[in-house]
Amino acid sequence: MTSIRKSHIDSRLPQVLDEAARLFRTQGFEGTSVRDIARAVGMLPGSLYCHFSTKEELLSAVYVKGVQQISHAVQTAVAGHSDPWDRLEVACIAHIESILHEDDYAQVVIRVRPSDVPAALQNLIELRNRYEALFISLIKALPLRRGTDRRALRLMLMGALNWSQTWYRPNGKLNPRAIAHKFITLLRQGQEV
Amino acid sequence: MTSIRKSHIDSRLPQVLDEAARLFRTQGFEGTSVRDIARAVGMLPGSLYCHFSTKEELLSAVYVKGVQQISHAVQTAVAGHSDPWDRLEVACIAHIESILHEDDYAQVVIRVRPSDVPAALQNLIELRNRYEALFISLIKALPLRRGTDRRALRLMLMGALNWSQTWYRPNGKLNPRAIAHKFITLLRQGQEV
DNA sequence: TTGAAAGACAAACGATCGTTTGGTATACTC
DNA sequence: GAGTATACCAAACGATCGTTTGTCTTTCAA
Repeated sequence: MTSIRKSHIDSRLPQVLDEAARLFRTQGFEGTSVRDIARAVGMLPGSLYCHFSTKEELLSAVYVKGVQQISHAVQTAVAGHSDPWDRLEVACIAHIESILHEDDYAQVVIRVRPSDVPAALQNLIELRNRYEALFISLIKALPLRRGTDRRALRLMLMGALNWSQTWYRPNGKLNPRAIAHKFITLLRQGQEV
Repeated sequence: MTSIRKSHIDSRLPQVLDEAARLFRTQGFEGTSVRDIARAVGMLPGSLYCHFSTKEELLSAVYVKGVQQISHAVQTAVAGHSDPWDRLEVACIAHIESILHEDDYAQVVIRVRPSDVPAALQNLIELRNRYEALFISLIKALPLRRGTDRRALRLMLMGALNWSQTWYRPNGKLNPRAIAHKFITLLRQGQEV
C-alpha cells in the first residue's frame, strides 16, 4: 500500500503560490527573483526549494492553477445561458474580469509568454491550449455568416481581450464588462449599412 | 559657432542597434544581456557604453527607430488608397507584416512591455502613442454605424493584430496579409443575417 | 602639426541571480 | 515512544548581471 502524502501543518505552500502569482503578474517572470517571493512569504530563498526544484516549476504550478481557475470562472458563467452569443459574451466577461482584476493566477497565464521560459515551454503551451478549447467550442456553436473563419474569429476576439492587459487602467472609461460587450457587439453587428 | 558632431568611420553604432533589436525581439529585454549584444557585434561589453549610458537607453533608441520605421511603412501603404476601409486594411497589413516578419525594430515596440522597463516607461509609452495616433485618424475617417465606439474598435483591432505575435507561426495557414484581411472583414461585415 | 575628442579594449567592480548543502525542529507513522 | 520524512533555517556556491575605470589608438579640426 502506497502512503498518502499529508501536508504538515506548517506548510506554507499555498502562500508561496499566492505570492508567486502576485509577483509574476506585476513584475513578470524574469522580473521576479526567488528572493522576492521568499521575502513576500517570510521565508529564506533556499526554503522555496522544499516545494519546487526550479523557478520554472514554480511558474508551471502557478500556470496550472491559473488555467484551472479561469476555466472554472468561464464554465460557471456560461452555465446559466443557452443562447450561443450570450454564452460567448458571458464567457468573455468572465475571462477579462479574471485577467484584469480578480485572479492573479489567471493574469500570469496571459501575461507570461511561454516562449520566454524555454524550460517550461511545452507545458505552458499545453495548458493554454486546454483553456482555449473552451472558446473553440463556444464559437463552434455560433450561428455565423457563410464563409466566416471561426478560427480567425477566435484569434481576433481573444487577442483583443488579452491585449487589454496592455492598455487597461482600473479607473478608465471602460470596465471589463463593457470591454467584453463592446467587442462582442462589434463582431456581431458589423458596420455595413 | 557650435561644433557639428561627425561620426568616426569605425563607429559601429548601427550594428549595435541592429543586433540589439534582433536580440530584444527574440529574447525580450530582460532576457538579453549587454554581453549578448556585445558578442553579437564583436565588441566588449563595456564598449557599448560609448554609445549609451544604460541598457534602458539602448532600448529607447531601438524603440524610437521601431516607431519611425513602422510609421513609415504604414504611411507609405496608405498613401496609394483613398477609400477609408481600404486605407485601414492596407495599414493593418503593413503593421502586421512589420511586427511579424520584416522589422526587428518594430517587433520590439510591440513585444517589450513598457511597464517592464520602469526606467524608460514614460518615453516608451509616448512613442507608442505617437504611432497609434495614425490609426486613430484612419478610424476616424471610417463610415460607421451610429453608436459605434471608435476607440473600442481601435483597441479591438490593434489588440487582435498585436497579439498575433503570440500565436503566429511562419508556416501556418494564416499569413500576415490574410490575418489583416480576415480581421477587417470580421469587423466590416458582422454576423447578422 | 598639434590637440582634443571619439571609439574601443582590458579588466575589474559590487550586486544579484538561481541553486545547493547541511543542520534542526516539528509532525506524523507504526 | 522510536523512527522517518517534512518544512524550514543558515550560509554559502558559482555564475552572471549592468556598469565603471583607465588606457590606447584613431580621427578630425585648427
